[in-house]
Amino acid sequence: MSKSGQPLAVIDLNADGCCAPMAQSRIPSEAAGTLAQAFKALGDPIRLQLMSMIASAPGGEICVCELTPAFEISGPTISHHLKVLKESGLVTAERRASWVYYRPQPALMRRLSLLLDIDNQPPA
Amino acid sequence: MSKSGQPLAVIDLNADGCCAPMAQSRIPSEAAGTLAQAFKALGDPIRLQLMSMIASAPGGEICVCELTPAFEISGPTISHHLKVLKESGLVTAERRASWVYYRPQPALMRRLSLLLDIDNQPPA
DNA sequence: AAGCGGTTTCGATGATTGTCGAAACCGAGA
DNA sequence: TCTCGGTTTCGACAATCATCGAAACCGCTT
Repeated sequence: MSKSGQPLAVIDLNADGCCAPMAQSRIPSEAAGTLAQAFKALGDPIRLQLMSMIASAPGGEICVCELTPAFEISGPTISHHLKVLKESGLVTAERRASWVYYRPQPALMRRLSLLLDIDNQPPA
Repeated sequence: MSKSGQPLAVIDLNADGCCAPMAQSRIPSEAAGTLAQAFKALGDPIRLQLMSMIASAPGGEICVCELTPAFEISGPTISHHLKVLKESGLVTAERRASWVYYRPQPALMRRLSLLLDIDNQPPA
């Protein structure tokens, strides 16, 4: 892609018929709902930090038991925010023994990133 | 570029000390508020479509009079959503005669895009 | 100056959200 | 089977939000 200097020959439209940079074309209303839900999930300071901790976790996953003490809000509230992230499709959760581990979902992160990528110009 | 001699090839940290991909490092809590506000602004289907219409406008700007009839909600509500986008820093507005034109703010769009860019790996 | 069309502000209202404590759930040991 | 620590769900509440119609504002044009 543009960042690596290698042109992504064709914008890879997905099922919703949408993931081209928004600077190139208007987002179809059918796709706007799903995409807005993901952005909304990132639209809270706590959730944004949670997402960044999950995305940057060494090993690709992180335990709730490591997330909770990193904030000054209650456990149930952290759990609520993680649920919002999960329902938006940005993360997945897996229980192992007593602990639950969260991992990022790179596909959706890429899609949002590309959507905002104003430097990715349309083919000349 | 970077003030120190460290060869930050790609990542250009800004005043908040933050815009590296979230897959690389946790977002500082001081920056989370501002960034979350921008994501929140995009977290509504109407606003996301408005943003995409502004970002993809030929000539780099678009008139409110062209945005309003594209939706089935009232003028005041469109105006409200545009205000939210403006206050988040994603767009700017300029009045010329009776019409108001909105333009995207590429810097913030780039920052958000980079934040989500999971493929941008840290320097080896 | 008076009217007009485009846009924003104001005030109100129903819906959604972030937060908490209490309670329930779930695996692992004892 | 009983308890225990980690996690989620439930129920409640104050705060924020999306939306509307009415009113105000702002430049033209007459």
